[in-house]
Formats: sequence, structure tokens, C-alpha cells
Amino acid sequence: MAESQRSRSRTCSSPGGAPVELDDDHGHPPEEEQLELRRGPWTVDEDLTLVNYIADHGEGRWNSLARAAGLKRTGKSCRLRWLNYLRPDVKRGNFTADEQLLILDLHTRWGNRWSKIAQHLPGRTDNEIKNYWRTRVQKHAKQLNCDANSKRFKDAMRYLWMPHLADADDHRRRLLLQTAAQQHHHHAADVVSAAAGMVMTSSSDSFATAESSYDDVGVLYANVHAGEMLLSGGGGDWAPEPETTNQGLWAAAAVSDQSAAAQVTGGGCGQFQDPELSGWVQGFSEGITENFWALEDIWKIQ
DNA sequence: AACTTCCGCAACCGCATACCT
DNA sequence: GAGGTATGCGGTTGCGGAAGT
Repeated sequence: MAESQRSRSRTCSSPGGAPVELDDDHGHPPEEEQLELRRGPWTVDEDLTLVNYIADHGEGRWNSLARAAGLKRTGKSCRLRWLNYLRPDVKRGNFTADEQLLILDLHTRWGNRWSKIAQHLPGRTDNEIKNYWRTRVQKHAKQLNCDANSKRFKDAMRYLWMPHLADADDHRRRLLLQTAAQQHHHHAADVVSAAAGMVMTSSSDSFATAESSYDDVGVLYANVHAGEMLLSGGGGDWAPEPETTNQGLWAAAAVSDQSAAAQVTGGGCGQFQDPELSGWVQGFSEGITENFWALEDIWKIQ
């Protein structure tokens, strides 16, 4: 990507985002402003400025917002910072099994339409999903020696990984409910904390940056809230909110695929559309193959 | 402890499209 | 309709911390 590297070479990414010169863009801000523009990591002060300004005036009109707020940033940069990090409803932490399932399924449908996928995962940003895909999913594809966009990999996800995730999610829910039952004599707040702790554990996170202390509160609140929701479900009827459910997208497939996966792992041969994959997957069932253990390892990574 | 490598994430870029005049 | 500007999207990069040696 010569073009990318070329343009990237103009950037100054010194920590703290020292003012740098810009020579690009169709926007062509006045010369004196170009000299002042900052890029690179946002400081706490900048975050606060942006958050306060949006709280007072709302979002939108990003270029003028940046100027009016006194931020020496491009409108683009402000928009990105707000949408991906500062928005109050942005959810942080690892993806839940539900979310992973949804991403896998939606990606098989829509490909790299990250923003479209993100619309079905409330609180998640396209950037986060994109990063997840590139760092986790593609890594797994690499381990399987196939392309993440290949039919083979998609089938592997569909028949092996997704049922695995579904199982794990069931297991997680059972654990939470079990915890609630065991501790029912405790003070309610203790129970909620315990559940929240479990949620925190299952979605532990790298949010502990120096500039994100105020985010921690939000994350904690969100997880405690999640714990409350899980516990208030009471009878094992917990389900994601309507928007976050799979709404038949993968649910039906997951149910039917459970049997396919069971066939695979149980020694049978699932009916796969791709005859090549059928043979490949059949390998799992006929003794232990390298691929099988690779998949098991992949699962442990989750 | 020091150094290197790997990995995840935030932020950037160019391009496409929508919107405005 | 043409031109200019704003916004949104997807791809890519580099930093910083974790893990490994």
C-alpha cells in the first residue's frame, strides 16, 4: 500500500499529539489553522472539552464543532473520537459469545460491512468489530490455513465454532444463575456484585488506560446492570434484548447446526454443501487430526 | 533485568456518497 | 446540473503493553 504509507509518513504520532503541519485534504482549512491541527492520541483535556461541548450543543457539523469547541482537531477526528470512545452508550470489553455469534453470522451475510454489522450490536462500534475480526477471527483462519473469507472457513465457523460459542454461552448463563441461587440469602447488592464480577471476568478488558478512569465507572455500571438483568431473569429465561438477539439470523442455523456439529464430533458425516469441506470436516470425526486439535486450541483461546 | 517479538486497539487515511448552495 | 463541503465507511498503520526469550 504505497499510497497509504506515503500519506502515513506525513503524520506525526508523537504521544500527546504535538501540533503538526497538514498539507492534505479536500477540506483545505485556512493555512494558519493547518499549522495548529493536532493528531495522535487524545488527551483527557481534549476528551472533556469534546464531551462538554456535545453535552451543551449536541453532535453533528463536526468541522464547525471542532472549531467552536476550541479543539485543534479535524472534524473527522472529533467525530471518530466521539463515536468510538466517548459516546456514553459505547460498550467496552470483550465480546460476549452472543455478540461473537452475531458477528460471525452477519459477516457471512454481509462481508466487511462493519457499520451495518455494528447496527445490530448496540453499543459496539464498527471500528471495534473490525478490529475484532482482524485480530481474532483472521488469526483463527490463519491457524486453519484458510482465508477468513473462504467458504471453507465460513463453514468451519458455522458448523464448529458457532455451536461451540452457543454452548459456552449457555454454560455461562447457567453459572450466573447458579451463583444467584447459591447466594440468594445474601444481600441483594452482594449478589449483583458477584454477578457483575463474573460478567467482568468473562468480558475482561483493557480499558485501564491512564486517560480512561471515567470510563471505568461506565463500564462498571454497565456490567452491574448486566448482572442485574441476568439475575432478575430468575428462571433461566434470560435472553438478549430484541435488537441483540439473532432473530432467526443464526438461531435457526445454530439449532440445526448443532446436530450437524454433533454428527461431526460424534463420528458421523454432516451434510455439507461443499463436498471438499465435507471431506475435510469428516476428518475431524475419523480419529484425531491436526485440524481438529487446532480447532480445540482455537476454542480455548476464546 | 534487559531485550525482542507479538498483539490489540485507537486513530489515521482515502474514497464514496449525501447534502447544500 | 455543477461544484463545494460534510459525513460515513472500510482499510491500514503505529503505539504501547503483554508475553516470550
